[in-house]
Amino acid sequence: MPELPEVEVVRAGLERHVTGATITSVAVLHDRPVRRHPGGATSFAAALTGRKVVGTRRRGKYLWLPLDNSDDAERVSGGDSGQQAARATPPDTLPAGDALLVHLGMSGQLLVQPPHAPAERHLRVRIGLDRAWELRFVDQRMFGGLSVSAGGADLPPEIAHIARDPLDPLFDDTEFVARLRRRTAGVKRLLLDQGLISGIGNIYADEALWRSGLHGERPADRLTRAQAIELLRHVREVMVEALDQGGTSFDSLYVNVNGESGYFDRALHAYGREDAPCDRCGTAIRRVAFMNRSSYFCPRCQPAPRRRRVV
DNA sequence: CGAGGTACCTGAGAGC
DNA sequence: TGCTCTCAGGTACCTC
Repeated sequence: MPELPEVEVVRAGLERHVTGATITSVAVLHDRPVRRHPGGATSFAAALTGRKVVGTRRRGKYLWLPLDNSDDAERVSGGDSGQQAARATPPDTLPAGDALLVHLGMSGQLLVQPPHAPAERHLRVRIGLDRAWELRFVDQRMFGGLSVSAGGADLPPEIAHIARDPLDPLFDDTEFVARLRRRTAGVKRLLLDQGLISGIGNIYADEALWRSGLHGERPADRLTRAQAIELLRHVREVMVEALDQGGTSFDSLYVNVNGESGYFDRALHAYGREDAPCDRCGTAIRRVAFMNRSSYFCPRCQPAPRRRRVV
């Protein structure tokens, strides 16, 4: 389940192995992963073929590969008439470059493989490159997906609503703390709100809350400023630790997001530890249902909030 | 606008 | 053995 650190490890791997490569072929083996691309698989393949990958970018759990603006390639538009839109663009306003936008969802992987390597069980999209390897999108559950974003090189408009992530140098701590403390929802729900802060998933939310001694259902507007700042600090701490562990196992061509990333080896204090003793106080970790998933917490270190008084 | 709920999707594993 | 059920969860979309 890739969260920010895993996606960043993938981005770094792609930066090394894919930047500068030209896409020579695209094979979409399942429609669902390209469902967000207007025009579907055929349009997706046409929009990519012949384009050159000129970089790698990430915001939260999204990553995108800016493409060159080669005139040979079919220009992408927001709608279904790409060529007309391209010609309608005034010549003095060169459109921002397009980008291949990627979300790994729950089980997505981007692999760099030799073309002759056997197909993975859940191989969905193959992207041939003018290299000794190709890019593969493998995704069992297909919550993830790929699309070509028109003019999305700098920031794809499809993800304009996604907030900056806490490792972004332009992330505004003060603004985040203020916005968080204006909300009445439980603090875990808000950590998972990608429009408020991006990159955090269920696992890192639980870990950051455990480190902060905060229960996930604590209303955000009941946090002190100091508590909110401390929570943000712990979010960053958990992510950086994960990044440090994941970053070392990616020397090979194999760019992975599950297993080898060190993700599951990492010492987790709360997530997945139901009934195990809390590493701080020894109390049994509890699991409760939350938003169609699970929350893990120490009932002693992270006491449940009292019910808000009905006014 | 915010809060909170649900559909989407597949396969592993449990229980019978 | 084979069936059914539950669970994993990020995001878009829905209602209130």
